[in-house]
Amino acid sequence: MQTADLKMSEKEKKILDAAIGVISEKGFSAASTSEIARQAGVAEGTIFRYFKTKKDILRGILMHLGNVIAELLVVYGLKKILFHEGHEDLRSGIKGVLKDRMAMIDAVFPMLRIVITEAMYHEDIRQILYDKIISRAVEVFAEYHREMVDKGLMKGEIDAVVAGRSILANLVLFFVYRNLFGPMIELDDYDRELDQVIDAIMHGIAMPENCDKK
Amino acid sequence: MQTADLKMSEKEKKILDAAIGVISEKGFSAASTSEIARQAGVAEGTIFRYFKTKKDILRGILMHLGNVIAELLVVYGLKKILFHEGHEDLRSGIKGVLKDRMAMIDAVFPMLRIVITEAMYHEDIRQILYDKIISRAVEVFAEYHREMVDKGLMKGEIDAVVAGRSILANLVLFFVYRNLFGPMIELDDYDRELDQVIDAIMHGIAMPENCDKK
DNA sequence: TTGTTGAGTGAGTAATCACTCATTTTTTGG
DNA sequence: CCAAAAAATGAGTGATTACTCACTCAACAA
Repeated sequence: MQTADLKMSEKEKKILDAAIGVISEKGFSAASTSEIARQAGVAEGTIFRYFKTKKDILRGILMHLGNVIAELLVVYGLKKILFHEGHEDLRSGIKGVLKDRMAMIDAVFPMLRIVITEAMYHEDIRQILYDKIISRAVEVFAEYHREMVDKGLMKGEIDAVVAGRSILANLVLFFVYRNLFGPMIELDDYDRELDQVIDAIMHGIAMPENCDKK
Repeated sequence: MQTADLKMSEKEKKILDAAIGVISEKGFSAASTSEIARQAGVAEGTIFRYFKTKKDILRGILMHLGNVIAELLVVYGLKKILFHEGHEDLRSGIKGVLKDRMAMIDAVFPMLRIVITEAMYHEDIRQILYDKIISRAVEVFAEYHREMVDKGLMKGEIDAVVAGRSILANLVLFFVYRNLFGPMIELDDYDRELDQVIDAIMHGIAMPENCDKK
């Protein structure tokens, strides 16, 4: 995963990339500016020309994730997959999203890990995360949800937020289970498990009680 | 949330409680042993009589969560609620679990935050987490799942792991959304939203396509 | 009383931290 | 080609870190 913001010098990119690598490995507090500098191939002083404080590096990573990735991950990606790729029915739409998002998460995992960790501890980071990514994602999904409800493919009684969260939630835990706890579990076949996850998202884990609408 | 393991001196308990508080506030690396000592009301040297290194304090917290809380949180609680409290039908069973677990998560959130954060970065912590808590939770839920499938209340096609994960996933994101991002969102009515979450878990977010079994 | 023990202490230690700044190197404009 | 400006450097700074250890002192036994 490369950083590639527009107004950014070569050195700044190198520093940010190195920072993402080091911080994602050891956590923000345990990552030292000296190691980031070494990893980036610059002097320690150079870091502080581009980022006034260490915390500003973190903000830089957040902004980067917000600006570049969110655009790719949320707006462009979701819209394209949900609306324009010939997935008319809900199931293949969701399956497309999940598979695509799964690969995405893999690619941006270092950055995500940093942001998620820091968001758990600092309200200001949470606020940026919400403004830059979550609110936009909710917006896009709400549009999709409205459309699906109109088509009679999704339940109107369940709000967009809850529905979207259900998809995200299952996706995240699926990822965590496989990628973080994978080594200590004998894993099921990937596609089979993903199909079950989609079933759970779409139709739930309970037996359908009856067929007449309540 | 008090620590209360059996073989533990008064001082050790105080240190562990203080450590949970401080580490949960600032994260493991940013938490200093000097502050933990101050918070516990002991000398800094005393800490190292009970815990050889700072990382041993973390292990102490993990063990504490594993031994004392996991029993309460997962095994005892789940079994009681799922099997013995007159919730014969699936819906009220799940609702009971969710509400109960929600309050629990609130209570042990400081400890959970520490463990989750460190588990994201360290395989050894993840291994302990899996052995002490996750594997046990999976075991208990699998038993419940089998019973529910036999009764015709839960789908047999969806594995216990996927089903359990779906419940946990929705629960976790519901909690995160409300407790971490709550301040920056105008929140829906709690019970109404919880009902929707349960609906999503039980019957999914898609419209049921047809009524004949495939 | 005297001697022994061990929990508890807190000043001390070397290492490391984020950050600064005087200096050097590179780039730029005429 | 040169001087001015900008960028990059890395030794240096005070603060802080996890951890040590010589010590205190209350409790108990002889």
